[in-house]
Amino acid sequence: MNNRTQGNKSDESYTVQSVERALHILLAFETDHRELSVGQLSVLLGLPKSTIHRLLATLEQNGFIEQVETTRNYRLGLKLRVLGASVVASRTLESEALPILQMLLKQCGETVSVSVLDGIETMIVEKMESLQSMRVTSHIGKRSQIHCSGSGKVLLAFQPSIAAEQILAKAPLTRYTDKTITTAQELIEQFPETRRRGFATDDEEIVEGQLCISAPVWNSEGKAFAAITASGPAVRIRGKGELKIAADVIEAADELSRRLGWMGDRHSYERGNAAK
Amino acid sequence: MNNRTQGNKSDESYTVQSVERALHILLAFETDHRELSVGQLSVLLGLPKSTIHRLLATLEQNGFIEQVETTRNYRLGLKLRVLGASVVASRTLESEALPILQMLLKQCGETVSVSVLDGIETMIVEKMESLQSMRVTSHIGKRSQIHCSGSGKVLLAFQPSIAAEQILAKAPLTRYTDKTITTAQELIEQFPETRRRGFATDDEEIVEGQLCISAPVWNSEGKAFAAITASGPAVRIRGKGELKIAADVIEAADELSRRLGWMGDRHSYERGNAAK
DNA sequence: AATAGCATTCCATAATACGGAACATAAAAA
DNA sequence: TTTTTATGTTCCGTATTATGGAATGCTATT
Repeated sequence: MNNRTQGNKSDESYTVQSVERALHILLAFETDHRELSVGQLSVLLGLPKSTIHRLLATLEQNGFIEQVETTRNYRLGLKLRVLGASVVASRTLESEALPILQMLLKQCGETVSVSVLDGIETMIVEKMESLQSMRVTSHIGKRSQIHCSGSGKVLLAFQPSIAAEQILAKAPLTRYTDKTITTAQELIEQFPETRRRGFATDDEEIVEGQLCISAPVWNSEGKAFAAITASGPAVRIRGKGELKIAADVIEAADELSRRLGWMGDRHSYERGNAAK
Repeated sequence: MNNRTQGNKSDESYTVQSVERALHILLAFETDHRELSVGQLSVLLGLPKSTIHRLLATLEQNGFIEQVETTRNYRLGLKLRVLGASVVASRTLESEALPILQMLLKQCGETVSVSVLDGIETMIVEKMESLQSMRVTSHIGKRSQIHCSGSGKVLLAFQPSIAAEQILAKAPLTRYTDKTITTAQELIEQFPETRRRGFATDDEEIVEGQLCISAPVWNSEGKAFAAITASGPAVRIRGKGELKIAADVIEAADELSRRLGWMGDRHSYERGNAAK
């Protein structure tokens, strides 16, 4: 009945039945997070009530489940809240960034990096370089100005507008190319569009012929606190399709965010601000 | 070996061994939340490596644990983050308040209630009345002014100071007794002391001879969004010891907060503000 | 008082989890 | 490089342990 498919890496047979069942009980509360009775769980998992009850007792003794006095139903226990917080505490941008950059580099073939906002500049905290001979090079610790880099523009666009304006007021809006945007007004005008698209570009605004695409990374509280950027020769990126690469960068940023404990979706920023 | 003590209500023998072990693995990450190896877990739980490994595989397949590629160690998985959020989502002030009030009433013997801030007033959302003939009566939906009620004063003291001042500016500081505080200045001066003690009182400020003691209830994000109050005749409360009852009220408020997903401690408010 | 719908407990059975030992793999030492 | 060591992973025969049907208790409803 339970024959294993050999050579299969994700071996689905190497599990402990009772533990598997106990975990499925917990997961039953995930979708539909209200109280559930022994009987409901019994139907849901297709197991006899006695089995469900025994597993619930074990989960309850360890704080993973608790019984509601009044209804005699069960619900998720506080231990899960604590462990959920531990998940967030144990993950940092540094610990999660590299595998994501690896994936993104494989997808887009350009130099990719993760930066954070630091004062009135952004700073690269992790990077992986393109393998192509013509490429953008970079290094950890490299700083970029906020008005002309993809990372700076996307991070500003997703800050509370007061904070963004305060930062912009202090930043010297140096001109590097004829495409550099040098007025706060014009930068601010682009924010809504950046938020709508979910990414910002540095379209030859620092170096002629160099195009960068940046998307925000969210922490567990929903704040945009970092950015992922793909940087390359403008001609090559336009050849592959700017929007295609932007989609890849956004996907990587979202995945990194999720691994850091973010539980929103791409539109939660605007909803969060509309709610307040 | 595993003989059950009969008639024992918290029956420690009615559990599933393998599930118990799997949960202990998860709990091992709680205290010491870093990565752990199979070997470390084996020592920690006193179980053979093969057993640990089998349980880890089961936990991993369900997203409760994940293996870190680079180190081959294990750490808590993202499913726990999701379930932790479900815990918070499934609990409301209304669902948790009553059992806490029951406990508190039993301890202090006075009328107890839970209120929330609503505009420039507080409103009772749940209550239990003292069983004594001389008692304070109350009802769900009852509103109190913010400058003279324990709930109002404690909630203001634990709001961000800008918000507190804005509310106070709108509130009419009506005089009810000669003890009523009728200037914003004087109220604001008491805030630091209220925060230090962790409770506020209405010491005959609305009705002569009536004393109320209120402590803040924290939500999962650490915001004081509700208050628990014990109200009774001033003479009786002073007889029992105002500080003793205050300690009971604070304990009840903290327990309610924890059941709503709060993970701070009594001093986290001040630290949180100092940090920013 | 009777009934229905639950959660809870019991217990004989064999299915399932167990753990020692072998194996694989990767890192450290010679 | 080769050897050693440490650690993660898999195997497999055994009997411990989980299983689920049936019996029991408990509440709430009729």
